[in-house]
Amino acid sequence: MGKRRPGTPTLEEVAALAGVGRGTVSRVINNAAGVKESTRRAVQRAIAELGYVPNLAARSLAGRPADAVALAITEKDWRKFGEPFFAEVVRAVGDALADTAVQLLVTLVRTDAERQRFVEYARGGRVDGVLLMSVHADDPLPDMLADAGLPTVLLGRRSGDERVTYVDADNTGGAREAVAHLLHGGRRAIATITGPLDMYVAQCRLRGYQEALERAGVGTGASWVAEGDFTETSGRRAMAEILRRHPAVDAVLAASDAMAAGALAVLRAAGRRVPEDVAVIGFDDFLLAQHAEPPLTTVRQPVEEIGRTMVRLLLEEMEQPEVAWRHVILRTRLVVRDSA
Amino acid sequence: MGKRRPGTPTLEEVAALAGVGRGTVSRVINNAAGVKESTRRAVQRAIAELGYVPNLAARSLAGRPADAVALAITEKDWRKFGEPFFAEVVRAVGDALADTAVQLLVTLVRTDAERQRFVEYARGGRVDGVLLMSVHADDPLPDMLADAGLPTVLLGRRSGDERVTYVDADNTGGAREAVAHLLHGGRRAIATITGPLDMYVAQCRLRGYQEALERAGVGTGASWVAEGDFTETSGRRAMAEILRRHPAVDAVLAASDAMAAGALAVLRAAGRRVPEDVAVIGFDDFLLAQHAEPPLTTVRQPVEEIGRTMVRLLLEEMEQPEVAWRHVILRTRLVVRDSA
DNA sequence: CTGAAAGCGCTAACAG
DNA sequence: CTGTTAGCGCTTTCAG
Repeated sequence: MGKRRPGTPTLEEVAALAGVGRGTVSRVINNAAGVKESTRRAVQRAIAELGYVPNLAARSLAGRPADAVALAITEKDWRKFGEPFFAEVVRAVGDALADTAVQLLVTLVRTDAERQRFVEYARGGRVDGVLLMSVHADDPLPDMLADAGLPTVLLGRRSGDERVTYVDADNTGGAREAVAHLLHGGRRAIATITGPLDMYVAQCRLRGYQEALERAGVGTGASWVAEGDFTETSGRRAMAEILRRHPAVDAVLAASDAMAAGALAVLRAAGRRVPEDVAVIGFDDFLLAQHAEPPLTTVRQPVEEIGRTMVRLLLEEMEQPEVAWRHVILRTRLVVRDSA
Repeated sequence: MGKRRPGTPTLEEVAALAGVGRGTVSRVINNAAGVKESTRRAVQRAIAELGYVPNLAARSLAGRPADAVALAITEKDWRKFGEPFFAEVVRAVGDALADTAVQLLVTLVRTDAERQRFVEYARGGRVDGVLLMSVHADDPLPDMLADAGLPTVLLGRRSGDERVTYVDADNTGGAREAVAHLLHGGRRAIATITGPLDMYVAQCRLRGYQEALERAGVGTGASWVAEGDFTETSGRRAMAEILRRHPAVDAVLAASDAMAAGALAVLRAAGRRVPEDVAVIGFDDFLLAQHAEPPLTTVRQPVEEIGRTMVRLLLEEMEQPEVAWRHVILRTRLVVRDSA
């Protein structure tokens, strides 16, 4: 038998106080049409007097949506949570849900145990849908959720033929455009600092870099590529390695803003002038803007639109369970700020 | 009448398949004692076969806890969410809950509408308790939750006589100790960059600064104090102002790590050597450590312990609804890294 | 327009 | 040890 938290009035008590039936109270709190204005008012007075708040468990048991969606951040290395991109996405998604009754719940999924717990939570019916970000290629979570029939939208994808609805930026195109810009500016010794290559987003940005060089007939090779993990520290390490291998490097494409910042610091410490001696292009510029670094050219991702689009797709799937997944790829924008 | 998401088996179907009663299945999934081993196995097989997952709404309606707690971040200015301290706290709380069945839900509460929505969510019975961080002095949320009988624990407090359970660091003592250290090192022209003074934590750190100077009989005044908002940008602005007012400043206590970083940058740009000419002390060192700045002396907050303690207090209040609130104030630690 | 009643899936007490 | 039963609070027909 269920026991109630004391002092939590029920719909039935409201009905009694207002002198109406339970159904009527239900109609009032759900803004259903077809209730006489005077009755509605009486009910509302009773609700206010008792400080009544609907029991959400009962409501969703009775078939109503949970009015909540989860944004799961699946990242073993939790340090990355502090990175501006994550915060920006959370903010963008929050904004997109601001005018709805849907509560956003951000959850961390770091370990297998947490993954398990989260799946039970989500499948248990406490959320109507799930947004996922920072998915690695081997993450089974999206499938677990989608297979359970839960509306699921990914930020980014795990591979070229993702079988779950996702929103992604045109990473290949963005990287290609950036490198084309460097080539156009006369640079020829162009290196790149990639993200973790078990993430598709990192593979795409690397591919864009390679394609641009190939198209221009400029040679490249593994020695011009250094792998990082999106963090500033890894950017420093990678930049140092590139400098060792190619002292004559004259441009660097970093797959993240933080890594660009790291590269910048190492180049300066090595006495290189940026962008005169070496041009640096990163993705986004949260960090650099925050630190008031001199404005660098960047590949800007449409974060606002990513958030809005993810929410739109999720709400649509919640309305009408789609049979097919949908894929949206948003264009990036090269923001040129230095001509050197 | 409730409609089910298709393909979601119920406990009843499991019972039917296993050839037992519903009660028995319930016992098995709740690991209750008193079930014959063979029966248990049969039930588990049925569960696996059907891919059964308990409906959490039904479970909590039947009186079981929701097995979820919310960590609400009440901050109008969402940029701050990206700050390392927030991420660290989220991580610490997550760690403290890692071995439990309790799901952590991080929520943003930025506007009044979001506050309202969150209160309904929490009071609706979807969480067993609430952790709050980044509360400003005039935030009514803690009272709204506590009045509703929801176990609530604050990180920090809104004033000297907070009427809700909280965990705080000894901010006054930490600031006092830091300034005493500076005085001991021979500094006399000591300025401070405070946090937003509508937050008690900022007031305490300012008070500690003032107390230390008074005790030492060193004069001070409003012109040595500049208010920031914990962000790096505000730290820059504040430092510039202090330099203008007191070119001879020889030490600065910044109420946050980010502001210390900002102050550092401005001092260097002004040609000051740190710490030889001017000593800088901040609280924590997430940012500085991340950026591999030269090691500065810092006032370290016990983030891990803060998270652990908050979780412990919350779980205790969930077990046995306390009549009284409890207050825990954790000691900070001065980490001395430069002798200059 | 409104009241009554069935049912959502689960737990816990009570019989056996 | 296990089946049965009575709710938990709400939504939603279905009558009136």
